[in-house]
Amino acid sequence: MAKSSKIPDPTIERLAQYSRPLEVLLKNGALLILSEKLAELCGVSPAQVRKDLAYFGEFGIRGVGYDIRALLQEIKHILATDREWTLCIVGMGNLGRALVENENFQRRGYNFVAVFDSDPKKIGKTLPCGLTIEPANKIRELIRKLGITIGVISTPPFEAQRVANLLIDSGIKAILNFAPTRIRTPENCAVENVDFTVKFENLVYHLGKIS
Amino acid sequence: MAKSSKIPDPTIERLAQYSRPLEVLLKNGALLILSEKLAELCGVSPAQVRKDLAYFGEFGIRGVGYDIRALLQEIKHILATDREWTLCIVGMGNLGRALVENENFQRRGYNFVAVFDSDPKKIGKTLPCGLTIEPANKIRELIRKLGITIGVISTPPFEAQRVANLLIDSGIKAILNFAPTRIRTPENCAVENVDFTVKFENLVYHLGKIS
DNA sequence: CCTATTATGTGCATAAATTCACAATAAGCT
DNA sequence: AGCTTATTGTGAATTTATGCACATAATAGG
Repeated sequence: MAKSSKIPDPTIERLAQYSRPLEVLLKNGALLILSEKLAELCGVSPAQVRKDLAYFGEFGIRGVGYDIRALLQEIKHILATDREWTLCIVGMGNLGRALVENENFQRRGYNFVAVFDSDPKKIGKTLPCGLTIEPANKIRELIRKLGITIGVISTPPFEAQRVANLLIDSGIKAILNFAPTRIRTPENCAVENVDFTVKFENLVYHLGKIS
Repeated sequence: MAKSSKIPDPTIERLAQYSRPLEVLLKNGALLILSEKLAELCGVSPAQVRKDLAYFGEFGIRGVGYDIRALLQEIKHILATDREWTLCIVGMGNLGRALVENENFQRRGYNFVAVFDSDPKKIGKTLPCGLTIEPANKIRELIRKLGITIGVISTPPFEAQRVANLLIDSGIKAILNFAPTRIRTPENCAVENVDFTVKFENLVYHLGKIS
């Protein structure tokens, strides 16, 4: 069974990546997959795939491969993506709106149930998805009432930490931050920072070395 | 001077992160920063900051710290973000539009000069930023004519690889992919994949361990 | 001009992550 | 049943990345 030793962080990241092609394969009716094939689809080594999975149990059949449906289910269970999660988002700029309307989230069980902004011109407007933009001073109340556990921040950078504090104070246990600034959270609140511009700079660094 | 040994990938990623608080500090009129302070602002160790910088030269003054303006300039030069870059984006859904309008990019010298989509209903429309949505069959022509070096993909996942091939074929040397699928590129074309849903799954994994 | 103080730069030790290489085991075939 | 083939699961070796601890160098103050 599952080993209780500490799981490397990169392993968790990769598990999520493995699930993408597996979903496609399952939909296409494939039944089996080899570590070698999955590795190739995800750009990692076959040994890496096997080791990542082995942290959590023995999901394969030696000499045969992995049952796609069963493997996907195991991964979803490990990642806890086999449940529904309720989220809110703060900051209804272009990015915030794009995130709320993005169907990839709904499809994976991430349900936005409240959206906030502090701009009076935006408050009260109803979005195509059906949600109405609420004022920031209702954050606390709605998080509690709707049992929201995950918060998304898509405000300008200078407001991000303040919003984060408010979310944490209201009982949020995980934050996804799209503002291009690092935010701090206490031990009991997980945070992931997604900074596009950093990705650009990675690219440009490699470009710069060539041209 | 700069050491020619191989630079760790995480170092490049962190250099970009260092530049964020440095820009803010510079704007606020601060002159000096210690590795300890910068480390704290970025959530890494002071030794890490010094080592990262030391890969490229000696930018600090012993006993004193780092001159913020000079350091920022050095980092930008290393990352090649001290030049202007021209980009195009393919896939004008909600996310694509949010990216094009995002002022963080313009401000950092990433200039979108062409946007594409294959949906006839979208083609020909002009966006608030002034660009007109072009049909996919003009990708090759416009990339060459405008000297575009970086391509952004924000199409649905099943189209992403096809679009990538088209971009590569037209001479693009770097791709930022927002579609939740891995795309492949040849050696001479760098690629960064940004998959939000993977980040969600990281968060949820940690949440799942608690509740 | 010398000494005390401070914070960088770096060789070395440690820790983390990846890959290798092979034992273990399941299935198919005779 | 026994033998062959194929692919997983995993301990050990390797590679990569991080942290430590101190030598180095710059400044300030007497």
